[in-house]
Amino acid sequence: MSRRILVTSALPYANGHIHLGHLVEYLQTDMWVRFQKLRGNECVYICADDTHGTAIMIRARKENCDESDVIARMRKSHLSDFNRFQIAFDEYGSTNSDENREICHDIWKFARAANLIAEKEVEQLFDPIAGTFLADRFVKGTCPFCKAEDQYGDSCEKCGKTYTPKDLVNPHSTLSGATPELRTEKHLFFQLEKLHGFLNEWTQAGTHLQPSVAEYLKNFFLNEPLRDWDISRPAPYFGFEIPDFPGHYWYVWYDAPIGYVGTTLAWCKRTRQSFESWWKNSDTEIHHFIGKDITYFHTLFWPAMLHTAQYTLPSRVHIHGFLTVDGEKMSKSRGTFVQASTYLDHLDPAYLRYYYASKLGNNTNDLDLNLDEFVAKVNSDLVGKVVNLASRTARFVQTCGLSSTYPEDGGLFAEAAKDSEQIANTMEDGDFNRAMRLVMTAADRANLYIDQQAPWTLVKDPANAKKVQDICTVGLNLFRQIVIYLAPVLPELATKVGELLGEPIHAWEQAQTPLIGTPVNTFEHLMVRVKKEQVEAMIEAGKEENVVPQTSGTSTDEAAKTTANTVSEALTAEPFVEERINIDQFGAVDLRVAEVLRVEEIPEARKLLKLTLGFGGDVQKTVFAGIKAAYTPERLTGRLVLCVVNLEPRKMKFGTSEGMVLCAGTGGSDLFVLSPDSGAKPGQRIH
RNA sequence: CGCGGGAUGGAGCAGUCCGGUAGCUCGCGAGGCUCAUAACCUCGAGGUCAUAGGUUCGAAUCCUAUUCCCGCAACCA
Repeated sequence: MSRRILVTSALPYANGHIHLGHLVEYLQTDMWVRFQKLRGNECVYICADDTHGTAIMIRARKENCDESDVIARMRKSHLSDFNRFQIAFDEYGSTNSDENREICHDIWKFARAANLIAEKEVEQLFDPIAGTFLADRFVKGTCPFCKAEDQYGDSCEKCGKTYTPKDLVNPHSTLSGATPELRTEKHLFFQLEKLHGFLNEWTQAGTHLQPSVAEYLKNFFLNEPLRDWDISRPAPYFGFEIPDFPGHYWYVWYDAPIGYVGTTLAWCKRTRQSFESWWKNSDTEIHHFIGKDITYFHTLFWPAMLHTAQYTLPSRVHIHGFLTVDGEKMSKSRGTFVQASTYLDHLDPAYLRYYYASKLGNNTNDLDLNLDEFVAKVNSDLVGKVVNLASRTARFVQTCGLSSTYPEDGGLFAEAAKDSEQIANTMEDGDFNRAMRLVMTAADRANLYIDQQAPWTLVKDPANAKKVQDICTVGLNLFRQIVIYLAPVLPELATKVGELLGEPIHAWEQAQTPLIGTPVNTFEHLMVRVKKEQVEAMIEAGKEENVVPQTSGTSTDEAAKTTANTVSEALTAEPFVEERINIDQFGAVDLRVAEVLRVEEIPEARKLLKLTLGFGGDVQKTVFAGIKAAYTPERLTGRLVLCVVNLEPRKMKFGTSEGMVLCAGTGGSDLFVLSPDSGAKPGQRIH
């Protein structure tokens, strides 16, 4: 019985390029969709660019063009990346489309009718120069709690406290530098609490969500009244204007998930399908693939909106973790923040498709791209095991083709045919790692068979011709089964093998019947080994592509120059601060030469050393410096260092720190204490 | 006590729900083969399953406590 399945991936934002992290999601979804199609299900894969919001508006302004130009450019880039990674959408739309507007209006009608929309006044910071309201991340200022400077509008990176932008001391707009004004505006709110009962049931019952996700929602959101969701933004805003609230626009997160529906509508129009049969039909399964960061929107607001507007609810929301590279967060300065196009400049997309598949499970764990393992896995599994099967047999049957009846093989083909359902089940569940392991076990059996039969020995005697043909017929059929099972992951390999053996691979069931009596085309390498150097080259390129001129005054020539030497690394990690200060502000910082009198180790402290600094005479200060990893007490004692002496004293776990010792470096063990030239005296001020 | 995930031979992971001889891939050592892209096959070394208690005939698995890592905390997948 064929199922009707609609699948989506989260919509990439039209303000950035696709990178390896995004691909965890798109590749996983694509493999799942291809699997469903191979199984004979009616399956459609929907995605779109997410185009609305402040960020796009700001970018268009900066580049002095229209939002539609930004969107069009990014769309082209996204489509190219997806295409080259063999991610095959049935429809790739845009949230900025007529169809999406239509659905937004439709769902809105229901929300209004259900009396779920409330109007409230909201205080928000307004940039009078840029003429726009400021989202939290566009405001910076001094943390109201710990007085750390240059913190974002929502939380302090230094002390970790959260607050609202209007709490900031000395706030300024990152757009224009202007001091924001506090303005009051009307906003519309979606009263989610009114659907609390429905959401309790929907999230906790059935298999809509992975158990850990359901648990998370229960403990974190559903155990208290659900907050109202602010879904409007006053002009100027790039998005759809709210029909019954002129001058206000839907917040980007309202129309983004609706993009799934709007894009389906566009696809239905193009292919003359019935829209109702996809989004107003309980027989249709809807599967969303998303990252864990947007769980909240897809498991609470989105079902609430669909429920209200009487659309089909998702059958399942598949939530995955993030990508780490060599165990750490992707990092621009380390070069591990690799864009899709950079990867493709150096490596075959099949490698990444397989590698991700071999690591993906039905869980929200982060997936680690271990670069050494990547090389080892691709080479030993794909080249050494799978492709090698064809490589070591095809040549022997180049002229005679496959045997006309399927030979005795000791039950090997039947065994792999029987694996079909188990592999299919693991793929259905999204446990691609298990599926890959099962497939590799089948490849091991096939390699062992060829080893034992040793056709290369038999072939020396022409009397064994038939026997050799039979052995290779078995070998190639076992190989073909494996490639069928791998087809969702490696579509290009499946196509090539279809051509090699004269029959296209198009259905999962083909693994049940051996190919016999067909000619075998000239064998060519189906996949080449990956070299460590290629991966290294990609990482190097990743470092360079992220060196961008940080200040508008930097000419491209200068930027290019700095990429050539090591200075760029430091500058990439920490670009020049754009904001200028005047001489008075600099003068406010009291820098002094100090002598390190004593250094005490604090055994319990992980990072801190306790320094006692002398400024001449009896004047001393105690400073806790986070340099334990880089310096031993012996190396510091007696040295002259530079110290900020008028810094607000800071209470720390082991005492109060009364100043700060100046260091260069990125932290940890990469730290270098600064010293004055010889002749300087403790207590001297630095100008 | 904010929430969640994790800790298993050198590396990455499975096994944990439903206790019963500790498994896979890579790497390492020895041998075999020479058809194959330094590929393939066989054998071997290497783990007190984070720690401490408890339940049990029996615990990686169940219970309790502790330690350490990582992610998230509501417009970065």
